Amino acid sequence: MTTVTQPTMTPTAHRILDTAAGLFYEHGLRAVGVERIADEAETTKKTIYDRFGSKDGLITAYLRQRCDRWHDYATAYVKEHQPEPGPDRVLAVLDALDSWMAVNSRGCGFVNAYAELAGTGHEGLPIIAEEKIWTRDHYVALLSEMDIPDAARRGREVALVHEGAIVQLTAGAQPEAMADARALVGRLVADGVAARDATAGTVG
Amino acid sequence: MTTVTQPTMTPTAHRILDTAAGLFYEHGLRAVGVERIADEAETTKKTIYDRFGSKDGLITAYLRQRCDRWHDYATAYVKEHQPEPGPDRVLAVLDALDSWMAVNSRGCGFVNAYAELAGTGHEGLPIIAEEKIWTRDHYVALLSEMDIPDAARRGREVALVHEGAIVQLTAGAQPEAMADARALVGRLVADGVAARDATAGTVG
DNA sequence: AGATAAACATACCGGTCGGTATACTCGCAG
DNA sequence: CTGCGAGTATACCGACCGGTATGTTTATCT
Repeated sequence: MTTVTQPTMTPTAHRILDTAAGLFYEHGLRAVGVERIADEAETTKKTIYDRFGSKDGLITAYLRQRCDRWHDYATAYVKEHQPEPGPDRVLAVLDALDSWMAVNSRGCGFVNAYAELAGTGHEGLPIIAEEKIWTRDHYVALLSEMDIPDAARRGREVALVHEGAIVQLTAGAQPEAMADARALVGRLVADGVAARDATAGTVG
Repeated sequence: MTTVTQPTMTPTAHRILDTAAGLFYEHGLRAVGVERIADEAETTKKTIYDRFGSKDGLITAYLRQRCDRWHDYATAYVKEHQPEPGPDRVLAVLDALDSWMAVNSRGCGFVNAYAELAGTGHEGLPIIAEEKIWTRDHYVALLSEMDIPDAARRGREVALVHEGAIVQLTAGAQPEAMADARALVGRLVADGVAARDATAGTVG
């Protein structure tokens, strides 16, 4: 289930990555030096460069790990809280996001990383896009399994609301953003269900 | 109309701020040093520190300027393209955003700045929130002037889509995000109009 | 003419950056 | 017992960081 970031991750490498992940997310990529990571991970710069090659390599590993973590978290949350297809399953993703944000109060780590990496040819940039695409396609899949018409478009619309909620919740300092998003997505899904049933009625 | 950033902005100070604004937006806050700003603005570090006090002061001035710029741009765009209240006036804000993004391809400068400033007690943080609140309230105002019920909630929902579109367009590498957002907002406004007319019919 | 502010030029400060080099210890598998 | 991978410790590199100091030139306004 959990994707392994490196074929061989030594215990210290794990500790380094976890420490770096926390610091990168909390303070930003450029704000955190390699020496600080070494100190807080209780290791040395030498070991970091032996394991990850460069600071950019460590940043890439951080993004990879965070990407996998969010996918695993969202998938597990939906499976646990809404095992069956239906409108509530879509909303469960927003609930997963809500509880995720409670522990990740600095917003979307990928958007934040994009702010510092865009324009450079950094290896981590495709991972950022990958995460956005995964979340979008996840919504599309949850709508498709309900046989809702135009699931692709509707899924993209839900993803827009999803991303907007994170921005408004953090940079926008708007605590009700999550509730607004949930209400709006609830209506969007209901519209999709209505469209499906209307079509079924026409056909049958 | 245009808010002056400083009571007295010397010509060189203007040049410094414009140069810094371009560099900060394009490469990030920490990625750009004061010396580079001085070089590209064809001035000296001394003059920068004389005019802005510190790099943080310059960053704050940048955010203030960008905030005012976006407000002026959006307001002027709506006034020019949709002088009268109505559904198209709300969509005109998204059109303004669309043309704004064509020249600002690195996403929302405030979200990007938030990525680097959050957690610090930086003076610029309130300006970031201010911009998000302004855009949200702008939508609320455009809906209110149409006498649409629940304009506050609907305006917040439109703002969610607005912010989501920027993220999907840039970090998400999804070119159709703007069109999706426009279509969705068009339906949200239409729903509002329908709710207004339904209520009017009930009352009248 | 004198005063003032703005900008220029340059050198310097302590500190940190990413990254490298050298040399050592430890545990384990052949 | 030997070789090796992993990790430690520390010193070092050049480059750059934000910020300061000193002094000069230029233009404007009384």
